[in-house]
Amino acid sequence: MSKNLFRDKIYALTKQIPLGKVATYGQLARLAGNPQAARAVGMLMKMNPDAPNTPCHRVVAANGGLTGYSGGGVSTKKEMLLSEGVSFKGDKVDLAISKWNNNLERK
DNA sequence: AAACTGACTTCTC
DNA sequence: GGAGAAGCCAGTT
Repeated sequence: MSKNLFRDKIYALTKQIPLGKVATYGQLARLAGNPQAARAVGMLMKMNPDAPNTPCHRVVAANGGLTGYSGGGVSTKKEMLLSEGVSFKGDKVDLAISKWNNNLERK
């Protein structure tokens, strides 16, 4: 049911994130149609109604830094990403390698 | 219905 | 390069 545009779109995109890669809130917001809705994206991740279906842990900040995580904390999130094969740059994700659609988006 | 909050982004100093 | 401030969106209460 497409009653909630952004919500549905954001969740759909989040589910489409390939394993081993991560997307930024701004990127999902942009794909959803609102590049300024990055905040809303994060909020939806926090809600995460489709928890097992919505890999919110694959969503990171624009600078690659991990942010809160409703599943235990950024620590858990980092471990999960590392477990998925995401490249980390210290305490941040190496967007240069593990960012989703890093070669196409950002026109 | 209105107001506040929030897992963001981007600019400027 | 690091720190601070402003702006925008959607959802929740």
